[in-house]
Amino acid sequence: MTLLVLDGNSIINRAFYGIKLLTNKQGEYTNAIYGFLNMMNRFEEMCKPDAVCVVFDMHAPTFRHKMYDAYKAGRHAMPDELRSQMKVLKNLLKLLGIKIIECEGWEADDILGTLARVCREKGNSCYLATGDRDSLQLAHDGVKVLLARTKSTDIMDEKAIFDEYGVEPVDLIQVKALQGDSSDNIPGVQGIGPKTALDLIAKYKTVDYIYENLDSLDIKAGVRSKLEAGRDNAYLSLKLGEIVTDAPINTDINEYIVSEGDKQGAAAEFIRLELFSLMDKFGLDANEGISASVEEEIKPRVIERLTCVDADYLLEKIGNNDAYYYPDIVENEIVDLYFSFDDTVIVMPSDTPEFKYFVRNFFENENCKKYTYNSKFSHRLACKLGVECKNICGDLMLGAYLLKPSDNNYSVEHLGIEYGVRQPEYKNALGHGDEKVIAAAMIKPLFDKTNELLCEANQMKLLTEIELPLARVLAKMETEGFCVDKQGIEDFGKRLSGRIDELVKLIYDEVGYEFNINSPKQLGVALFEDLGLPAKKKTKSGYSTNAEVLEELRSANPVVEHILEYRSLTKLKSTYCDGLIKAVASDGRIHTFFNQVEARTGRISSLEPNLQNIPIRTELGREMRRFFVADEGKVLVDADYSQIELRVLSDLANDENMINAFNSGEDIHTATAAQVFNMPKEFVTKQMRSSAKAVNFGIVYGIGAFSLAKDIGVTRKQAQEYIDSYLATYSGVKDYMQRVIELAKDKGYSETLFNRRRYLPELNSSNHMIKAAGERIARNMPIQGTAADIIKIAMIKVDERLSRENVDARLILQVHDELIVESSESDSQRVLEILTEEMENACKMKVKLRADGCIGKTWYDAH
DNA sequence: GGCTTCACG
DNA sequence: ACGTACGTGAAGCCG
Repeated sequence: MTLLVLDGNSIINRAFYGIKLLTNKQGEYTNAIYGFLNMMNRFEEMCKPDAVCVVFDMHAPTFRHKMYDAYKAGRHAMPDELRSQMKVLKNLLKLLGIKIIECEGWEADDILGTLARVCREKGNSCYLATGDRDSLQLAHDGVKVLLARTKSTDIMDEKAIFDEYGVEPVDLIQVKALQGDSSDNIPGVQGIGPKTALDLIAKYKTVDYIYENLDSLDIKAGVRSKLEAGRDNAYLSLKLGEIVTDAPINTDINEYIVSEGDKQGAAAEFIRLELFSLMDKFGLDANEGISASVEEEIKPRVIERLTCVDADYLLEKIGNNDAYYYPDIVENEIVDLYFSFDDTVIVMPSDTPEFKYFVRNFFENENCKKYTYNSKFSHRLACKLGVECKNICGDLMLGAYLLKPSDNNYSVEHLGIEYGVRQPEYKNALGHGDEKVIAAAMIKPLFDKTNELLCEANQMKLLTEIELPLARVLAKMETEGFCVDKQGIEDFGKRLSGRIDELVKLIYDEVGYEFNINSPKQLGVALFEDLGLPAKKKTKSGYSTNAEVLEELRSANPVVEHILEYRSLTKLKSTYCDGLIKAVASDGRIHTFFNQVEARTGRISSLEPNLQNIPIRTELGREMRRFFVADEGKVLVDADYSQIELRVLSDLANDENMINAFNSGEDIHTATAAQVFNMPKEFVTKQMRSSAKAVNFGIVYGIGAFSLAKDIGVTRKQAQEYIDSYLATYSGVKDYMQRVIELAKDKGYSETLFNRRRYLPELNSSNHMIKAAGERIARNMPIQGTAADIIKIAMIKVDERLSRENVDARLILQVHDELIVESSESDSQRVLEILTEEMENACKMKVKLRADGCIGKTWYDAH
């Protein structure tokens, strides 16, 4: 038999400090529970135990001489965020059928030791899972320690321990007697550290032997005198350091065989905690938990699946009623539509001849209100068929995103768990359920829940007036695509390759051998070991070799310059040349995909490929934009907002000073410099303007003096003076920044002008760093988010104007504060007017919005 | 799959 | 005492 014993306090501490704070909707912390159970799972996989138990200490750390890792690291009490999770975890373990051992007056270590001893005596094998190296002394025969490190878990047996320390596990007690352990209040011998202690024990085995033969042993005089002075402490430490093995606990291994537990209770608890991913791992069914936690609905709904064989029948059945449907998507295209009715789901397959006929009639029927999931795909299909998908009134995915923008799984299955909607019962002829049928049947009940919550949160307008119409605009943009000069990119790539080859040769030559320059690890060794350059920064896994570090070493060795150039060229080659060529469709255009539910601030993101990060900051990179072109006979009309985030800030903060600066058309950075440095703007130098610009940026991001100092190359003190002086100038901003954090703490979220929310449990963290990060997010989100809202509105209005005025022009790309329209040459002037006008009038605020536009044949020329 | 680096706003 | 600005996506390395 195999027994797995977990050192509960040690493992939950590792979990708590190793995983960022997580909460459920009620704000209960869950990260330690999540981490603990995942680790427990991993341990079970590693040792396949027949029985499992978890040992906890019984007292608060302040009463004990030894405790958790966190305590050892110098923290004093268990933070509340962790304390609250202890009870919940213990209860959950019980529900999972796992026994807990707590024993008044005995430490977890003692209980571990006792179980280890009994297993050894009875010939059972035993794994002790802990993050604490103290337990290593127990490894012996069938007893092994699973040592949980931050990255991995190591199995420590006698051999592994001997390899690492050079002594047998039990000898670690002797080592500790000499070395001591301040966190354990084990004094050890004053002046003897880990190195000396290990050496001594490796040679002489025991403290006894050392003291009995102290005079005759080959020991340095200094060490010998320390040993002499510390004799009593050494023997005292020997006693303190040995783990007891006779705690009064049940040592029958059969007692700890994992029982059935309370599956329903456990499932309900996982759902309450929103730890859905763990349910699978513990073999729990989501439905079990829901029926236990939501009392309503005792009988499962039963669904029948029908395949549509007559399009007219289905059209008639839908008629002008509200339609709820779920699209099945394969490779970014709708394949089948699943229509849900009371107790049937009717499937309209795309591979039947009537499909297009059906879709045209269904989509174009504006009397029929449509409720669906991921409506952008419906609009894409409509574009493809040259029709419009009219009267979409709900999109479950978009609604769920507004309710919980920090989530990263909006699948119907997850939403069902999240909002307590039970899956209906359904089996097809093959005997297994069809998740699309189930999803379709769940759409309506899910809408009932999410719509109610959206109304409560005052977010219905945001959904119906911004996100829903935007989905249609995005679908059109994706369908349209951006024309590229594929040949041009290929030629550019070849030019880059030529230079890259030269650089590789140079670098190998300068370093003295060949290696993989793309490997930060190998590069680090080459630079900082073989060439002996000074290593400035470290990362988790070695030397940092990023551009900032290399930049400082530029003058130290010519190879650095070559590596920097190599880096920038290979980036251009692989990400942009190779990457973009792969993405050119058969129509010669690149059709990016916009993700409307990713960014937690409300921005949209672009992927496969990402067209929102095409180079511009360096001249060579900017060349890429020459290959983004307008089709024959067309031009690109491009406009971008001027300082939209700062303008938004001045409005949100109602800062008269800043608003006036903007409204009088001044250059904001120069105006800021003039005010901060207290001089007429004619006297503002380039340097001063650039510093002011950095401060303006910093303010938007939630500035710290350290980072600002680094960014503009002044002392930290000086940076702090800039900030203080800035906040004195723009006192409205100062007040606002304080207010917005208070408000976010109060409500639990930060929000934009258009009621977009971002929940911020971090604000209640006891970890200063996490809390500070939360405060920066609280300050930044309303600014970045409101700007995102505004450009979304502009996109909808621009799209509408372009249709209404019947110009030959279409929106093709958005890059956060920039919109690109492809237009016929003849309409381009009118289009430019429309574009800038709609962008500037997207939102009435105290401050005027400004958009600068330009026309060109390529993106390079138009921006 | 996590980490590092680097491209953009 | 510790680490250091907000938001993204892609490529390549490595365990």
